[in-house]
Amino acid sequence: MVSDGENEHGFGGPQVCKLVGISYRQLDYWARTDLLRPSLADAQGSGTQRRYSYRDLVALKVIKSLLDAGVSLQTARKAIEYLRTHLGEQISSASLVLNGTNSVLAQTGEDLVDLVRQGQGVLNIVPLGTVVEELDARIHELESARPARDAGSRGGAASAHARGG
Amino acid sequence: MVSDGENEHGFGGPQVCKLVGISYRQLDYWARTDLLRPSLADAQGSGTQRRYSYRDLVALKVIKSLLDAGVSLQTARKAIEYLRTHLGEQISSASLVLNGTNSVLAQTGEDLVDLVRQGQGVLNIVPLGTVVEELDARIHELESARPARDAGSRGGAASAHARGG
DNA sequence: CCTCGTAACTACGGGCGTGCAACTTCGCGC
DNA sequence: GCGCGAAGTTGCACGCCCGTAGTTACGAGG
Repeated sequence: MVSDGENEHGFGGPQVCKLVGISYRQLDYWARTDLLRPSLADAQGSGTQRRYSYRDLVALKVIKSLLDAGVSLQTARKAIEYLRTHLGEQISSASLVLNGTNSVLAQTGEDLVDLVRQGQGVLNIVPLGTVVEELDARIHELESARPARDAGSRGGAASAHARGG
Repeated sequence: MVSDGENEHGFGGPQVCKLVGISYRQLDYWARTDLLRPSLADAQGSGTQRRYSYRDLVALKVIKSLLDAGVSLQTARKAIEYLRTHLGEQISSASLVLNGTNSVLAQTGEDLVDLVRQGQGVLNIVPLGTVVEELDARIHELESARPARDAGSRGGAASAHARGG
């Protein structure tokens, strides 16, 4: 057992599944097919472990949201590719907008409305704030469900959220 | 040959493919799997023909748009199910909005903006006006490319459009 | 009746997972 | 230090969905 070290060393595979709401095989599949690899530590064989960063979680959750909305994995792939290069920006208030071929981050509600008004073709809109909120809620949920063994060293969910936006 | 009777007797299979921009196999598959059957005349065996109405074309084009935007066929299925029961309403100015589980027709730009503002979860937005426009343009295109043999009996694209919205 | 245009049937392939069993590694008690 | 069990990863076989290719069957019209 590795003590569920979710703060200092990221999140482990099975943990991530509960957090994001996907099956382990799915997470595995995504890692194997390069959709999203754990950025802290990739698996190196049977006995090793994957370690996902908080940002990975956000990306993962975005993918999951896309899937739930009926978007194909291939499209999600492109979206995440874009998102990964733009993580670190003001995210909580922004929305990720896909038009099928391109991706854009709409930083303000105004931007978003503009996009919608001129909208040619189909738009897929992902409100990142909501995604991050749900993720953090889930993290707290699972964290408090466990007798926090290291009450001092935390800073996972809440501070991570601050980091995001 | 049935003289391409696209007005009085609807549109034939291969015709439809060119009009909406999909392969015949795809159209065939969609018909077989009940995604969208021709409403004027379904095939009755090898020797017969399918006949699609203008409305079918609109629905088909919506599906195609959804697919191009990366939406899964299953989701498109639900969307079309909804749309078919609501065709006949003011369409050209409306947008079809999917949130993954439900579908809504946003009749005005205002409605749409509202939806986007409160948007929880991912939204897929299909501007029907654009879809209809493109479809009509394509119809005219293909119609004028042929030496209109019955210049008097037309009224397919333009009047059909009027019918739609 | 014969040909042409369509629809139908039978593989076949790729994408996206799922389930199971095997394997590797870790950490613990001894 | 060592065996052991738990946790996590991996390989492989399998299944479903979404088509595609090619071939065959069929009906309508000349």
